[in-house]
Amino acid sequence: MSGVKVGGAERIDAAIKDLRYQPNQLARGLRSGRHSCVGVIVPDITNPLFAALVDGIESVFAADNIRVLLANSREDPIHEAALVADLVSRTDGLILIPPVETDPVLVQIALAGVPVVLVDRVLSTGPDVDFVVVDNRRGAQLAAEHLVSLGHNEIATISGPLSSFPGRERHEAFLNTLSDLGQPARPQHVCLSDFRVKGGYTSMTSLLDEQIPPTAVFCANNMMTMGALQLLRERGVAIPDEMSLVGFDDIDLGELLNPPLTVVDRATFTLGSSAAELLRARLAEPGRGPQHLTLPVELIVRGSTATPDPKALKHVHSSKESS
Amino acid sequence: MSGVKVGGAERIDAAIKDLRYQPNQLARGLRSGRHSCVGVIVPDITNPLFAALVDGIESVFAADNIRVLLANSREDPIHEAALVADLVSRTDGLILIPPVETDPVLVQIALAGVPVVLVDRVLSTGPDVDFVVVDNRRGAQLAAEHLVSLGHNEIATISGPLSSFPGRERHEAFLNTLSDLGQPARPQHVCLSDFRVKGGYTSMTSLLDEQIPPTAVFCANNMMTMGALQLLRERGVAIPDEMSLVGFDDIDLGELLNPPLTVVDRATFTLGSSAAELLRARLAEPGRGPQHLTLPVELIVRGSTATPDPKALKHVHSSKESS
DNA sequence: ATCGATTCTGAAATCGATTTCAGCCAGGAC
DNA sequence: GTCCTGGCTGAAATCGATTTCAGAATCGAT
Repeated sequence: MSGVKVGGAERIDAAIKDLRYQPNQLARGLRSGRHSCVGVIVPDITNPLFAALVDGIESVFAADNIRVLLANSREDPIHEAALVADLVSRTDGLILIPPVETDPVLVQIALAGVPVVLVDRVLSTGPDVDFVVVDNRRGAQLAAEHLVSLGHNEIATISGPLSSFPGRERHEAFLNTLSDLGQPARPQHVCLSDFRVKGGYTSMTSLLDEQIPPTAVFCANNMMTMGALQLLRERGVAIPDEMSLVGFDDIDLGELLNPPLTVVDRATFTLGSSAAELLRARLAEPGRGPQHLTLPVELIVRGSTATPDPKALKHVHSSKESS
Repeated sequence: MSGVKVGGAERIDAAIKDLRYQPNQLARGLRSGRHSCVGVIVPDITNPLFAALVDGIESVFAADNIRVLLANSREDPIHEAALVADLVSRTDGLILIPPVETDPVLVQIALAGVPVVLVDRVLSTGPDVDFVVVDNRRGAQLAAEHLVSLGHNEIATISGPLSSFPGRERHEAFLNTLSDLGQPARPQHVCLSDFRVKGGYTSMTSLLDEQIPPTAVFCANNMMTMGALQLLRERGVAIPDEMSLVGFDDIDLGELLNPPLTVVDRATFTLGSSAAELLRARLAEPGRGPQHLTLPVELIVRGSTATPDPKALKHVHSSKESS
């Protein structure tokens, strides 16, 4: 312990510093099987919702000194498969939002025992894995009840793809609630779209061009709401006078829009942090039973919904006929 | 070639399919040194600007079948260093937006010959590397000229940190242009902030509380613009009647806001794709000289800027005194 | 049939760390 | 003084692929 004999450890530390030695994480990971790193795959990096979700995930792992590697599947199952294959080798576990409900690659890696947590969307087949979702049905129900209670009886929906879990849940719950309240939607007022801005835009176009345009529309996600808003602005349709709008998922600046947007909101950051906690727990105890979380939603009533105005409605009709 | 003797290759392919064999990307990368994968580090995943940028990057590498791994440095140089160390081992090259201008880790890896492309921000020290930036000075100049030409003579700026390249460039160019046009900004009207929503919010607060509040404000990035907008909305300040606002970087839905926002815009997607092209070229030819790109900006005049209204100005004063 | 050239095959080296293991040495107990 | 235990050290095995290489097999041409 005296100064005469310098310990090996100190000399190594000094050498590391001197030579600016950076261990190769690949070799380290290959041998030890541990990476101090988790992977996250989102379907659309430009959707602010997923950015907030990732933020929530990072907040958890930052404390553990675990790095988060993010990848974008661009809603493409093929590309996602390549990313999963990559990340499985490089990380200790995965958090992901699968682009499709039947994902053979995911089934396979889940079966192989790779720690996986699903967020927002779940798989319809395959083994039972951890997941965190929100109460999509409740959110759609709140939106429908709100519109009906305002007195609307021509209510439309721009739904997401029925092949996705949230798309189907919101779609069904919205239409069912409408029916239960005695205001079933006309078939022409049911648009099946794709959760994208352009999809919301074109769906709203076709709704406005209907013989009987709706007085209120439910947009099943934030991107489609933005597309719908854009078209309404272009056409000069007044919100909420001529058209009421409820979105699912809040939008950045949603309250600064004219009018501020009525939306079904959910704690996106918490969605991410919950998923991260689930993965962390599974990493610590791989054998535990799968956990399922359903987070609550709430309706935030702002200015984009109102009682339908008969005069305004007529105006929509006349403008259609005069164009 | 006849059916009698089955070639080894086919048998291997069959076995791969049968056993669902997935090669370990780690081992592959370790041995071959090639990863078919590039890393991207952004300072703030929740900033839509960076999401669009990543989208541009992905559009380029998708064609090459090169995966893109994204990481979030959260503006933290320490965390960024860990991410860089990780990604250097795992990828063929890096595209990054450094959180600080003097980044010893970056200098080190650039020196070590790791292919690196900088975007939006550059390093003030270290070796010469590829980078893509926008014409920050020109953008700030356009904003200043626009406000002065409208007749404003109490013009303020909410600038980013001067320790960052775009923060300093925009700040200096804006103030210089103001001086050149004979309308130098009062010292109280120069706010140094942090490129974050909250920073814009508090800066706008202090500007409104000045004895002589400005009639026009330049916000040096999108996040601070959002914060400033939020405060103006809360205080009930009318835009552009009581306050003109020019932002740097467009905002999603910027044209749907009330009023639609006047901004200095840049081709964010192109910023990403250009960086990706630069990295791809360097990967193909590691020895080439460093390339520097400066992309143009343009002023989009929408509704948030107008000629100052003497009546409205007085109203701001009186409201301050009456509160 | 022989030669040369090309392809194919299986074994061994390699990437850069972690992990294991045998061998060595020091200290404490009997 | 001997034996056992514990820690330390350096060498070798390991992770799972790619890459290399020598030797065998195939093919065409003379």
